[in-house]
Amino acid sequence: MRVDTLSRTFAALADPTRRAILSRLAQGPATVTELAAPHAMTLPSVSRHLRVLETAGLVVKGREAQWRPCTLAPEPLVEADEWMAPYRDFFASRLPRLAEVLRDSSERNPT
Amino acid sequence: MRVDTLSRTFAALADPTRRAILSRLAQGPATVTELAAPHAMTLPSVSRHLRVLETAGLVVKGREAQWRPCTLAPEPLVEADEWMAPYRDFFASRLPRLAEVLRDSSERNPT
DNA sequence: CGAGTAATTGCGTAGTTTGCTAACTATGCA
DNA sequence: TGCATAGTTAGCAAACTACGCAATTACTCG
Repeated sequence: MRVDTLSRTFAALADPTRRAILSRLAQGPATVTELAAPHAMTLPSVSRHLRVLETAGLVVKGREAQWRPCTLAPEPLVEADEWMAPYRDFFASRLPRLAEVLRDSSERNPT
Repeated sequence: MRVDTLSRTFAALADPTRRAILSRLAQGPATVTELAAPHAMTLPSVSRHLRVLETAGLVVKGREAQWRPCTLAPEPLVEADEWMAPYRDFFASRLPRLAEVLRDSSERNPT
């Protein structure tokens, strides 16, 4: 079983349904049923996806009567973003050169 | 089986060994054996991790005699970064407010 | 209490991932 | 040709993942 936060975060993001849930939650809290609605999937399945997100710390579930309003939690995404930052710099410095290479090669071998 | 690029990218990132390989490659190309050295794992296992990274498009393997010099490939990480960007904005605008909420709640319910 | 809504849990199935060892391919060099 | 190095493939077991259906919990309201 994976223990470190970063691995759990990325694993949680490695699913289209879960990413869709997160982007929905970025617009505000929602209940499980609301989150499930757009997906061609049973409620239990969505509930489990939510549990993965919750375990990863990406979602926090509240309790209001029989509803569990879900909220987006920033920390793990911030951490993932921080992990990516050095690569962003890396690309920023190399991308112009890459563009140059692509331009040169397209001159020799036009698309 | 997952098909979309983003899912494959995040799945590839969801492993400490693979992330370590990427950060090593950010400093320049390396052979499979060189990449395997720091890890308490057999060479075949590392080779498989590399295949995951290659399938995700994060690593490109060359061919020089009996060596396969591996290079970091930017595109999938750029795409992952682009997926994250809106959340980055989201947090930037909400983090101060979140801090405020946390401060208020700690006044009512001190830790 | 009983009916209805919201959500989770149990269980079975199918497929994937990860690690190992052993065997194999490919290349270089004497 | 024969040996050493670099790396992959095959085969296996254990663990994990994703899904559906059925049952269960938790709560509201009449």
